[in-house]
Amino acid sequence: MANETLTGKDLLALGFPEGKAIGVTLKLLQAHFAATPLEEQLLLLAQVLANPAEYLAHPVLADLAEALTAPKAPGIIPLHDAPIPFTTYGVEGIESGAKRQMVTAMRLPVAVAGALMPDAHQGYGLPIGGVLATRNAIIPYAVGVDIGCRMCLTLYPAPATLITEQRDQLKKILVDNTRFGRATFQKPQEHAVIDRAEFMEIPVLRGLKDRAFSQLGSSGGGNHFVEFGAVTLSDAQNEFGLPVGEYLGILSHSGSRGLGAQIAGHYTKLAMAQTPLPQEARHLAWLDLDTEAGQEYWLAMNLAGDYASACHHQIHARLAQALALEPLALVENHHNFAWRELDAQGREVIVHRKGATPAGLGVLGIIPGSMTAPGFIVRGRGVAASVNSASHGAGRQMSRTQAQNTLSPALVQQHLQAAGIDLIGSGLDEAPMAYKDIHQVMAAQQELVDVVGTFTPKIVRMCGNEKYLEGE
DNA sequence: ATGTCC
Repeated sequence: MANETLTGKDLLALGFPEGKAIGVTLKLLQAHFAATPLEEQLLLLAQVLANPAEYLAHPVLADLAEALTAPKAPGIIPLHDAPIPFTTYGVEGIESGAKRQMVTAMRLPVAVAGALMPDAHQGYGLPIGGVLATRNAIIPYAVGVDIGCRMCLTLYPAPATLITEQRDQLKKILVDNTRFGRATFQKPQEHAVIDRAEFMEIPVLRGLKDRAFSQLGSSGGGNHFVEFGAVTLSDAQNEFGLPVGEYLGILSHSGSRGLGAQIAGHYTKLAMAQTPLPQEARHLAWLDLDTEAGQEYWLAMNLAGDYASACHHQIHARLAQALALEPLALVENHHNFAWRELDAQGREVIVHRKGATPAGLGVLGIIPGSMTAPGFIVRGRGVAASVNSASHGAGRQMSRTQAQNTLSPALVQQHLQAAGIDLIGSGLDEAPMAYKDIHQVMAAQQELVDVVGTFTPKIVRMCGNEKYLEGE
């Protein structure tokens, strides 16, 4: 009978450091211990881990012992031994990889505070759903690859029943006035953000301006969407001065397209060269804000954020014009970004939110659910333990691969039909059942935000074949 | 997330 094999995860659980030792061990186990019972393998590995120096001359285990005892390469900036304590919300629903990444982030010498949101999952460097405050340091991969990925919601002076009454017209309006992924508008609308001086003043941005213009007003791929839905305002004291009740709404989720991705890649490379870190923390490399590179990234990041905002505004403006309606209210927020904020002691810190909604006292934001579950208009309660943050959505419960392998178009179609949702585009990896229950996620963070209202999707457009889920 | 590999 074939022996079970240990995985990298098992080794991490045993206390192995991330990095070379794990790869060495997996190879070694396969070559020499394939027939050894698991318990014996674990016992042996624990012994080597406890006293690697004793195995440096061992005929089989020497490579592992060496990997475990190798002195840190010169110039590598050491992490603190103990992480700064941080609060995790909804800890029972969060995968171990995300927690481990957050612990590593809290060992950075520049870290001063942090928190993990209930929709967290593993990413590059900081987990998605990670919040990290630093002292005078900006970490490109703690902002994320899609700089300024954000939400925008507009409310209209029309009943939400308009959607069921004019479904086909609204579907056409959505298809005609949005572009996703590679598709862009033939004639983008002008916007002041394209004339910003940073495009000329920062060398790396010069080459990014033309494509930024060509992608203006478009949406991204993956989990990005534009949808018509029903807004239910439930808080009579809402900031919009609107009566409680139902409204027609448009909700969009998108980021800074190629512009932000290029900026993120460029400055992450610079950061990794300037602040080399141990293997498990290498993607958390930072730029000192007093350096030229740090200043440049800060300006470029803010430009990408404004660009992402401009794209959302154009999306909503096109749709509003097609509807021949003026919006009554607009709510928007970045959820991949960094801000200068004051900590509880009144000191200035750099707060990175990578898949986290700003939730300072009185700050409005949007936390989307899924295609078949409501999203929430929220008002932050300014809880210090969360570093003034909340989740940026429900979070995945299935990986993209897992969703592709276990779901079928027919199953998703059935689910959408039961919920009364029209879907244009998308792929199986974005199916609603690939996401956690938003109500559980909201319950895990009820102390962080108050609910002002909800947004229930009705007609959803995402990147992909327009005919998908229409009987093809 | 991303002219989905400079």
